Amino acid sequence: MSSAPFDDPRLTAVGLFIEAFDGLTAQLSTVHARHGLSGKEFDTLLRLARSPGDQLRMSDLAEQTALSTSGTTRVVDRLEDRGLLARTAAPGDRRGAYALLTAAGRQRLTDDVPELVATIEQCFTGALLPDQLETFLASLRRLRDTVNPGAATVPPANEEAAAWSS
Amino acid sequence: MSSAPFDDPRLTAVGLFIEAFDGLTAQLSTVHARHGLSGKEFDTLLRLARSPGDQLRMSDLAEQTALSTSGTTRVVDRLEDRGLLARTAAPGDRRGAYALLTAAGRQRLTDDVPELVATIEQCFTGALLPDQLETFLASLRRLRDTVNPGAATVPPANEEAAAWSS
DNA sequence: TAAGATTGACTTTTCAATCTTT
DNA sequence: AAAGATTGAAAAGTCAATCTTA
Repeated sequence: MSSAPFDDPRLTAVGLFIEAFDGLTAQLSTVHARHGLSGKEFDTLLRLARSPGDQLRMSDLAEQTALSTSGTTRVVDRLEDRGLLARTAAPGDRRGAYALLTAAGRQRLTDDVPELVATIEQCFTGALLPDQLETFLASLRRLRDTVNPGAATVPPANEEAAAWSS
Repeated sequence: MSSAPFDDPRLTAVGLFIEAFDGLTAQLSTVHARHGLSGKEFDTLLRLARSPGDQLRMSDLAEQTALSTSGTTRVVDRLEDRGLLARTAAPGDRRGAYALLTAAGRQRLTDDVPELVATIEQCFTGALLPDQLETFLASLRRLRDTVNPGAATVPPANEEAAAWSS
């Protein structure tokens, strides 16, 4: 006999989101583990690889990886110790530091990515029909924009809400 | 000049999933924090409230919360110290232990849930149109079932895959 | 004084080892 | 020996305080 407020479908919806996400990241972690990386470490290296000059300022890296600035310092410490990235000085501002992907770091990504993409295809993108996937990604984009502090304001989902907020 | 394999759309899809999820859980965490709970602690208490007799075996709790068994021991330790749940002996098997929701634990949920549901509505369920939401949840269910080790086998997403696996 | 980054202390989680009961 | 749970040691992350440069 569970009481009503604890069975609210919106709680169940969040629970589903969590289960799907945790399950996916658990699968992806096993791939990263084979290459000696955690998910955050991989994400850090990938962000660098996708940035101009293979580098990113520490504070930008923190924002992109959803880590605190001190958390970023620590991830970068570990990766620098292993030679997968290097710290360089920011030109024109001696306070700043950049993290720069090394050749070894790029190689690590090159080794990891093919297996990772195959796993993503199995567990995620290939588990939905192409149309379903596009719709799903569109909803994710909307949620991300709704939920991210810095994001531009997102228009309401329906006319009622539009009327209220006008 | 970013190289092709690192721009694979499947990597981007996962990145989007991560950003949306991290953003949502960050919002929900601020609600829980107002009630002195973490997300995992809330989840633990809610699972108990939704279980017959307001209790669950430690190992079942571990599975439901996606924590290791030792992680579960520790969360239950903290919540027991605060009087929000109690450990009880498993009848007929002296190895086992149950976690049982206390009145104080139930009250804590009762205080937290209304604010939480309001936030979920703002950031998640209310940010999508009803149809979009239903479709989104259906995809999440499919992903969860695909990705969860124990889940029943999920049929392939399309005919090609069906032909290959037959 | 503020911005950018790091450090110290602490919390939360996991892994491997252990203890008890079956 | 295996199942259920806990414990010690260590990893990874956060917050608040600090250091350096602007």
